[in-house]
Amino acid sequence: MEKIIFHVDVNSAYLSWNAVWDLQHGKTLDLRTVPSIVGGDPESRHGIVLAKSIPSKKFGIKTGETLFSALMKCPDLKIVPPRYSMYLKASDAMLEILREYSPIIERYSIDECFMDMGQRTREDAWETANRIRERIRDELGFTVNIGISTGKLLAKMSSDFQKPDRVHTLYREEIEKKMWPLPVEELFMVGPQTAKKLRDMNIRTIGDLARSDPEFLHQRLKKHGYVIFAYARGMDSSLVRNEGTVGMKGMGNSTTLPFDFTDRISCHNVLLSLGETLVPRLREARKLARTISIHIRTSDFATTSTQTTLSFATDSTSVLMEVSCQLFDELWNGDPVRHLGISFAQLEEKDVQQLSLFQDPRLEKGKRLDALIDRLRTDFGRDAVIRATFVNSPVKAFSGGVEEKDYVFMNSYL
DNA sequence: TCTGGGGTCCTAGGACCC
DNA sequence: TCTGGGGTCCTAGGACCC
Repeated sequence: MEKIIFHVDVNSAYLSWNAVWDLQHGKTLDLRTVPSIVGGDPESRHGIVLAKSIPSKKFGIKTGETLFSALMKCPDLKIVPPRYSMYLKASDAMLEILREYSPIIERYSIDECFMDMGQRTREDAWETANRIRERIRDELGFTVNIGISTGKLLAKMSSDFQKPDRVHTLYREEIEKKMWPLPVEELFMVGPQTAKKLRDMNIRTIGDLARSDPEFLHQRLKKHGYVIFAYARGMDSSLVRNEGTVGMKGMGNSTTLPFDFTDRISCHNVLLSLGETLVPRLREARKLARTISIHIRTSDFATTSTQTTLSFATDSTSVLMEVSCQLFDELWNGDPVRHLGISFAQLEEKDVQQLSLFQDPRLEKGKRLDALIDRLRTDFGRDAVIRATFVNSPVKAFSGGVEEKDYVFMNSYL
């Protein structure tokens, strides 16, 4: 018996969920069986590949590339738009099944979970993983890969082996045979930049990395060098963090504009519309923000940011938006703006708010207004109250975040 | 190659304190 | 006023993850 960890990974998550939803709603084509992708809207410059089917992989289509480029590789490519709120339902349904097998589950992302399966035999782990895999496939209609090991890193690495609808193991003694031959960029935490630096050091496989000198890596890559060296040797002692134990450190909202904006007021309006999505999220999480930062990407794709830390933490829309617009004015040099973002950090719990000598007196009044608007929007829909500035404006009143408008309630089996 | 959006953590330099 | 070291906080940018 030993400690067993599972990593559950939905195969081509967004694409599979779109496919299942379509099948359950009368369509006959299964997107998973043809070259297809989930992609953004090129008209509004959100046109990249978010997820791809396995058949589309044969055309060399990659996540993150432009729809234009994907269509060049495969003119018959079927493109469907994302449905974020439906994905959340599908993810919740999967979690409900997983909870029957372990009380300690870490939701790593919308389509990945770690499960602490406690002490058990390898035979039991194998059978349990296969049972979970089959249940998800049969009850929910989509497939998962499950990776089994004694720690999170190895479990995650093994769920990435052959897909779809598979269970793999990666125990310590299997590392050399199953993981070391892989190209180094397949290791968790080795992205394109690090892979390039490693290649320059003649490190091409995970095995090369595992056999290299950690002090040399540290010299070139700082702390990151030690981290990936340890990962290459399968060393990782992180625990499965149960839900609710992970505090949110920051939250943000950003959007690419449909065309480059060149005037200050339109940019302010975009910031306000981002805030109309972001600040209610902050309040819903019962958090207050102390640090506010704004990000500008210009038409030459250069990104700059600036931030400020207030002497008090707040969830007031008017305070946060006023500061955001001020920061924009300080940062913007007049270049055409392609993308705008706001984010909040240094979040504090609302319930333990400390009174500050420097608290803004406008706060009290604004608080009641914010609460009222939140309630109107809950009761009568998001568009019940919008800022006057957005009436007859080309800028949307809300931007970023989860798109709710085309959500259709899903039936109980997904 | 005409490149989304939401997060986390690390680094490096500077301010400021003792 | 200069020298020095350690600690903490803040800011801007960059790497990674999904």
